[in-house]
Amino acid sequence: MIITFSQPIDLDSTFRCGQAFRWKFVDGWYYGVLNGKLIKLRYQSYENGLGISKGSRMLECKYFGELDDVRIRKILYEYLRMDDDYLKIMDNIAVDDYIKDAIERFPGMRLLRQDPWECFISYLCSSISSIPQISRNIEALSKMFGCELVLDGIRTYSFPEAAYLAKADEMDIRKCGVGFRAKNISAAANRIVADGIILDELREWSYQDAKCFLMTFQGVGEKIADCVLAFSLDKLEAFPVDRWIRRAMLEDYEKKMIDYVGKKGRGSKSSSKKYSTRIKDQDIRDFSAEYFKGFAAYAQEFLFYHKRTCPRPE
DNA sequence: TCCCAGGCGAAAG
DNA sequence: CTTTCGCATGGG
Repeated sequence: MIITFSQPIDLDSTFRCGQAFRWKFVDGWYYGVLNGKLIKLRYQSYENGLGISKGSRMLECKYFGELDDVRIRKILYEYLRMDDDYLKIMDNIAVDDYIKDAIERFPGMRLLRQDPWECFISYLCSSISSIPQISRNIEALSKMFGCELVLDGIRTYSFPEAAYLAKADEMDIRKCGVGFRAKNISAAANRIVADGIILDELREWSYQDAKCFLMTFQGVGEKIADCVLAFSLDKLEAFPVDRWIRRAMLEDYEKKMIDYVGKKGRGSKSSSKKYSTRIKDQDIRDFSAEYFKGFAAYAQEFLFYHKRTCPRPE
């Protein structure tokens, strides 16, 4: 089926920028799992077979199961955040040449509205790991504890519900290559089940309340909480600060951040010493939420992928 | 063999 | 309050 959206969508950057870990590119199609079903996507190809129109707003898609076109479109619409006014958000965050470069490099890159539970576990696996390793971890957990899914000869597995991970042996979770993070995964699954926690309900909470709640889980600090909030819980003011983003912000925004911190008057208590120009992660988060006008999550995605794929230091 | 990777939390200064 | 260190695993 063909689905047409009224807003820009670039599949390559959206699926490869590092926010989601399970999209696989095979023979011109992106395969992924949405709502527990396997789906494949590509740009609408022309009848003459002369190729695929990258940047098109028309997607060709095939979904496993008997859902009608309207329902499938709704699933994609929500996942791709087509309810956001993309161009308005780009206007709001394109406030200087650095981020303008990033935006112009990846036109149509969307923030995704992922499943909070899978997103939560994915980023629980992220601490001092690597993106390929996180992908392998999530794939292994799905293969061991999820359900088999097949579409047009491609086989994968759904991400296991909390109940399945809760009753799993921690040693089996460890066999998925997650290392010391296994006990955090197991503890999170058990608590989610025991307390009947529905992570989707955090969408109705304030950013700060939801963040504090997420950080009560073992292994979840500021950064991982912000990732879950930005990539699955609609908190666009979240600005996950990892080592890449910290480096990027210090390289490109140091002066503005120092001005911001100074104006906020944080460095002036017991200030007999000369002003410490040490920028803290919290300063980066606060600055970005304000500077990018509440759309820091989008800005983070562009700056992160831009920095990761453009190692040229000036 | 050594170093690093989307951090976190406990311990020490 | 800030800095330091261990943590499992796998790839380069």
